[in-house]
Amino acid sequence: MNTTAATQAGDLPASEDHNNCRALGQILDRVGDKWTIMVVGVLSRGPLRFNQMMREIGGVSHRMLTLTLRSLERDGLVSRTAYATIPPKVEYALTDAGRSLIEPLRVLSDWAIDYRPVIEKARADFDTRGV
Amino acid sequence: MNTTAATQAGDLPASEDHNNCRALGQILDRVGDKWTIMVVGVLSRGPLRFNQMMREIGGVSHRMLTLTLRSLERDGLVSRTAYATIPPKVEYALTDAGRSLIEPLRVLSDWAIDYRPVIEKARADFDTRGV
DNA sequence: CAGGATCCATCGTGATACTG
DNA sequence: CAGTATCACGATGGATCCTG
Repeated sequence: MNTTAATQAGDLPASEDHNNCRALGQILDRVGDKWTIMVVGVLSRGPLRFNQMMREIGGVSHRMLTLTLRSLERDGLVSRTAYATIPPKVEYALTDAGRSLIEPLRVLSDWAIDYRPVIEKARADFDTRGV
Repeated sequence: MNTTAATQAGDLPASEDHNNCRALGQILDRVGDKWTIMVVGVLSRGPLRFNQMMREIGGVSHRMLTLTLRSLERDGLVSRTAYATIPPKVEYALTDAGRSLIEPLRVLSDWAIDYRPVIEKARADFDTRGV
């Protein structure tokens, strides 16, 4: 992922479009991640505790959920609230910034739902032709 | 991925959402890829040849561009037109499906541009607190 | 010029075990 | 229950060389 600072610094001042593409690329590398989407998805319905989330999402490993949540927390998209009780209880919730991501994601979601059949057909066709 | 309880309460509350999340996750794994975004971005301005694209995007390796384009072609989002001339000439362009992706991507792009400062600040704060 | 094939370093990922 | 640390493996990306 490290595009190396060298690339960034010495790079040509292309069009503005390019900067946008870059920005989008970087942000989307975090936000467009599979588990990130899932997490935002389930949290959009309300706060959840760690293991609840793990069960809800399904298929995510303990480790990846931890990493994803930490990353989201770092980016200020998810808040983490720990209660020093026994047993410990930690609640995760979307922040305002996190909630603002729901809409764009829903747009993309709609697209995905609309075009999934199209894509799957194209894929099948392609593979058939390929054979 | 309904923000609020938009879906009927008594009706498969989680499963539907989950299928959508899954669908979105899968599609986005391809479409949300860094180079995919870049390619759609540059192609949104018009057809391009292979090496042109490589120069335009910048920082993408020969290999990754090939793989990305193949994947996009397979999914029916990009068309590939080869001219049997010498030297060979191959033009890539967005298909209708590919063009339909521009809008959703732009929405996300706008979000990324809006929130990049916020995210970067949150990140800095987080790191500072962490130290 | 387009792009396939190969080699190799790296990183993400899951499984497991351990602490508060 | 929540979270961290370690390890081992497979996937991924980059560089390079080669062909039509």
